[in-house]
Amino acid sequence: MKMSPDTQAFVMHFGEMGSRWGFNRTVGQLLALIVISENPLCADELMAALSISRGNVSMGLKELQSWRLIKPVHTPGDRKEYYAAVGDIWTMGMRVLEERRKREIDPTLSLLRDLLMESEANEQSNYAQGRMQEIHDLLELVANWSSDLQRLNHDKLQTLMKLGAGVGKVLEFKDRLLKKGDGD
Amino acid sequence: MKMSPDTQAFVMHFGEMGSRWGFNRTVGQLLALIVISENPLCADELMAALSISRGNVSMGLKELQSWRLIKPVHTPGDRKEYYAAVGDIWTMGMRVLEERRKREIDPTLSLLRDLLMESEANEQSNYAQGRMQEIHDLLELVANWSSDLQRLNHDKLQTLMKLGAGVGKVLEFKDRLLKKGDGD
DNA sequence: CTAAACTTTCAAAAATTACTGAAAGTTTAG
DNA sequence: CTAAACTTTCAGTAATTTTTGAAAGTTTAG
Repeated sequence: MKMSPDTQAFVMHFGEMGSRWGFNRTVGQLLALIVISENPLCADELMAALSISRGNVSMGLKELQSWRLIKPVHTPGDRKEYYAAVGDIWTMGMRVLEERRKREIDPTLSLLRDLLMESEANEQSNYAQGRMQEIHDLLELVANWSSDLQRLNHDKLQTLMKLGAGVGKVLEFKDRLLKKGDGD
Repeated sequence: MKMSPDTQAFVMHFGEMGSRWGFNRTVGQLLALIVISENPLCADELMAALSISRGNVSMGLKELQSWRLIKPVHTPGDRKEYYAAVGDIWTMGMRVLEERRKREIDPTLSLLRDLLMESEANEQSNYAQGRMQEIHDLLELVANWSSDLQRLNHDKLQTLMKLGAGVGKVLEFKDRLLKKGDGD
């Protein structure tokens, strides 16, 4: 499989960015190549295109499946497994958001909950405690908010995002109406 | 400086999470310790508390300053530099969001813009191009949205986040009113 | 200015993470 | 069932990242 210069640039860039996005170079390249390809790709093709070993392809594909970004596609009459992106770009973005929440926020939230729980029993209140509480509350807010957004349908979320800071206006609106006692 | 068991646990956890958050173990630990401390800390104290070398402290502090998460605090009559968190937790969260956007989204956005620009000239339109365009559009939307949110004041943003999926309702509201020709 | 007190730099070493490739495992056609 | 076709695992090796510590640099008190 020959990559066009643009595809090549795209794949290499994803490799370089990989580590910033929470995976390694190979995983980034695999993802780029699978996302950009119209047809599902098998291990042999990925191996050749990226000049990496069979084992590395296997591990990378496993990792991408754990992120729920690719899926195996079985073609009858062919023993090979082929892999394709799990859906459109929007869906993949949502999956990345969700997985990163699980990996980057949830563990810390869990630790802070534990630390704050036991210290509450101890009745000792100091500066550090207060800070931990603040961090806990912010992370909880962010985690819940991102779950909430994930439940919103694509169109609505897109509208919301396009609205940008304009959402401030809409909120004032809501407040004004609520004050008039018109809660819904 | 002796750390309480809770502080110890907190600092160690930030060390472990560090790499998932875009920096390394030492930087995570330094951040945790500085954030949790009521008073600014100097290199000697950090060195002793974390059992790391002077050079490592220096590099870690530089990194945290590049993230705009800590600031040097100069005490008259003392040659040492002391370091403190740059503000409250909310402010720090915003800074992390902003820096991560710069490091994780902007470079890809820039590459995609270039690739799409030149390919537009070439007039060749294929599947890969379309995908790149989709990724570009999503990243642009996210980048602009996060800039927008950053400009919102704390209270408003907090209200918005607490509203969570309920924001959907508010949007419908807006739509209904706009349809009636009541644009503001 | 000088020298003490402190910080930064950076080459070398240590630690960690990623990759290879051969062996083991799995699946399916016949 | 057997064997071919394919995938996964994992111990060893390679590559990368992090850390150290000594030398160079900077700042300020006197």
